[in-house]
Amino acid sequence: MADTPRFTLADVAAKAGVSKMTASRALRGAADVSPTSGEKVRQAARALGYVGNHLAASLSGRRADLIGVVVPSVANIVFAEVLEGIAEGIDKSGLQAVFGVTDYDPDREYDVIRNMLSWNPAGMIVTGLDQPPETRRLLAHAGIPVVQIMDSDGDPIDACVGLSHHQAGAQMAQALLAAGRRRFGYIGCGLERDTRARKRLDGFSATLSAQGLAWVAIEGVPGPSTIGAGQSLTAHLLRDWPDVDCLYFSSDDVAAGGAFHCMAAGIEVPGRLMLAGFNGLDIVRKLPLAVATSVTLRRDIGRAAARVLLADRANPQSQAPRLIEFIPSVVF
Amino acid sequence: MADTPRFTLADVAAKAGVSKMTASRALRGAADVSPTSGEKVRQAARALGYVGNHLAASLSGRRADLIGVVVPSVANIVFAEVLEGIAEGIDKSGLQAVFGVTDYDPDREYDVIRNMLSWNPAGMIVTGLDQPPETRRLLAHAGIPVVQIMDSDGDPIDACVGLSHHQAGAQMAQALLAAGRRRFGYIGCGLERDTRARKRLDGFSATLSAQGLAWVAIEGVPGPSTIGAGQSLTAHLLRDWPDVDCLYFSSDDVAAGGAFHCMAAGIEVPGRLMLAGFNGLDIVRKLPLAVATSVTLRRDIGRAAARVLLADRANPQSQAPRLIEFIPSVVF
DNA sequence: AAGGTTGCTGGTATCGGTACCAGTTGCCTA
DNA sequence: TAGGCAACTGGTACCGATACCAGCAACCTT
Repeated sequence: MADTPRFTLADVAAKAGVSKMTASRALRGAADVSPTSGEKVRQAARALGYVGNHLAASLSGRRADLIGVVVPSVANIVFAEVLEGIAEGIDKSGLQAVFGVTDYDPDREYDVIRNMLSWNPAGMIVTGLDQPPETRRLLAHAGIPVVQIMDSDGDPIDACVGLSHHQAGAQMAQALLAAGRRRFGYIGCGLERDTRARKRLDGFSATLSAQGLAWVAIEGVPGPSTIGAGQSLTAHLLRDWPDVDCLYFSSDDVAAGGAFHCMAAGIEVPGRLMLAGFNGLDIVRKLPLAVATSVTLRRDIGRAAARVLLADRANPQSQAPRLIEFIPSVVF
Repeated sequence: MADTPRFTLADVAAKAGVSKMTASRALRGAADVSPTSGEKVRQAARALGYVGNHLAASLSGRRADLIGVVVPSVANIVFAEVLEGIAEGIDKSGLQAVFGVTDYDPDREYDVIRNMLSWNPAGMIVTGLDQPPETRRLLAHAGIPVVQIMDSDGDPIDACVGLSHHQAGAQMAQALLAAGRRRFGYIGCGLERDTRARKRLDGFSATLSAQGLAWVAIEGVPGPSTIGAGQSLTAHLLRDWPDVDCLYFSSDDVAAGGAFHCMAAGIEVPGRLMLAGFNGLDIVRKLPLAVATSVTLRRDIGRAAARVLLADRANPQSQAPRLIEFIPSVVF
C-alpha cells in the first residue's frame, strides 16, 4: 500500500527524453513514432511501472472504452452466462464491461442506467424491451449504440438481440399438446416483475385458448426463481389438483424443484406427469428424468450483442443488423 | 440516437444563472449553497436532462468512485453470488463495481488487474491469495485498499475476507469418517487451475493420512465444473472401483452430477454410497437425496469485502479488520 | 463603530491525458 | 542546389469536472 503518487505520462516522457505527445503516441502504438523513441518510451514505461490513466484518456478522447451492461440479476445463472458471452465478445477489443444490477426494479434500472451513462460509455447493453418511457428517452438521447437483449417482443430503441418469449411459450404449448397433454398447470415465480416470464405465459395461454383449452391451475409466488419455491409450489398444486397431466414452469430452476418433488413423491415423470421449464439449463437437461425445456442460446446472445457494439464502434455509419433473433429449440 | 453533444455543467450553470462552481456544489448536495440557487440549479439540470460526467469528476477529484472486482468466472453461480453480495454491500454508497473475468488464467488476471487500475479505482476486490509476485506487486503499489476474497490460506496483500479451504476439506473428511466411511474416492474438475479446490483436496487428504487411510481412487478432468462432468466421472470411477463407500467432489455442481448418476443407476445414497460436495448450493441441498456439503457464505463474503472497502474509504487511517473468516458448516 | 464571523459565490488552476496544428529534420526529386 | 515531401516531434488548447482561495455581503460581537 505504498502511497507514492502514481507515475504519469510526463514522468515517462521525461525519463525517455521525449515530449508527452511522443510518449503518448508510442504507448498507444500509433504510427509516426520512430522505432528509436518508441523503444525508449516503452522501456521507460516499463522501468517506472507506468500504468496509465483511462480516466484522463477517455475524458480527452471524448469517449470511454467502456460498455455498460444492465441486467436484472447476476445470481441468476442465465444472466451470468449472458455476461460471459459479452465478456467473450469484447475480448481483445480493448473494451471493458461495467455491470449494473437492477433487481427487476424499474426505478433502480433508471438510476443504474443514468449512472452508467455518466461514464461516457461507448455503448450500452440492457436487458429487455420494456423500459418505462423516461428510461427509453435517456438511452435514446445518449448518442451511443444501445442493444437491448433477451427479448424481441416489442419495439427496440436501437438494436435488439434476443428471442420472442411469447413465441417460446406458444411453441412449448404446441409441443406438449402434440405429446398428448390436456390438463395443464402453471407454476411461476416473480411474474409481477419478470415481464419475459409473463410473455411466455401469455404465449402458452394463447395457444391453449386456440385449442379451446384453459389452465387447470396457476400457482405463483413473488420473489426469485428457486428450486425450493418450485418444490413447494409443485407439492401444493398437485395436492389441490391431482389430475393435471402437465406442469409448465416459469423457468428451469423452478422446474428442477418440481422434478425434485416428483422424485421424492414417487410421481412418474413424464408418463403420469410431464414437466416443462425454460432456458435449457444443465440442471434440467442432465436430470435423470425427462423434463422438457426451451434451450436458449444465452452465451450467443451476449456475444452477438457485444459484436453489434463493436461493429458500430468500428464504423458508426454502417449500422450492423439491428435485430438478431436466436430462436430456442424445445427438447425433452 | 440523437447525436447532440451532451449538456455539461456549464450549460446547467448558465441556465440557472450561476457559476459552474455553484452548480457543481448544488448537484453534489454539498453545503454552502443557498436554498434559492440550489433549487434553481436542480431545476435547470432536470430541464436539460443533465447527466453529468464521472470521467471528469473523477479525474478532477483524483479518485474514482469505482471498485474493481476480479473473479475467475461469472458463469459459476458461486462467484455470481459473491458479486451480488458486493453489489448489495456498495448499494447507496455511490460506488460502482467494475467486473473483470480471468478465466482462471494468471496472465489474464494480471492484464485485467492492470487495466482496472488504470481507471483509478477506489479499491480492488480480487479472488484468491495465490497471485504471482508481479501481480501482487502491482496491487501492493497501487496505493488503494485491496481485499482478497474466498480464501484465507496464505498471505494477504492487504485485507482478506474468506475461508480456509484446507480446513474445509479436513472438516468434511472428519464428518465423513465420523459417519463411518473408509473407502474414499475423489472426483474433481479443473484442479490444475482452481487452487482453492486443490487446497480442499489437500486438507481432506491430510486428514485421511492422519487416520492411516488413503484415497481409493482419484478422478479428474481439466475444464469447468459441470453436472455433466460429475455424471460421467462418477460412472467411470464406480465402474473401476465399485467398492468405494464415499465420494468427495471438488464442488457441488460436480456432486449434483454424481447424485444424478446414482439416481439413474439406482445406487442407494447415502446408505450404500455417501456423496459430498462443496458450497452448499441449492441444487445439492434440495436434492431428494442426502448429499453432504460445506455451506459457504458467499453473499456474506461479498458484502463483507465491500464493507471493508467502504470503511477504508470513509477513514483511510482506521484500517478496519484486515482478516475476516466465514467458516463453512457441514450439512447432510 | 471597528473588527470578526458566517454564508454564499465565483475565478483560476489543475487532474492526466489526446487532438490539432505547426515546426524541424533529412532525403528525394527535378 | 532548391524545392517538395514524408517522417517525426513538440507546443498549446482543450475535455468537464473539482479544489482551493479570494471576495463580498450581512450579521454578530464587544
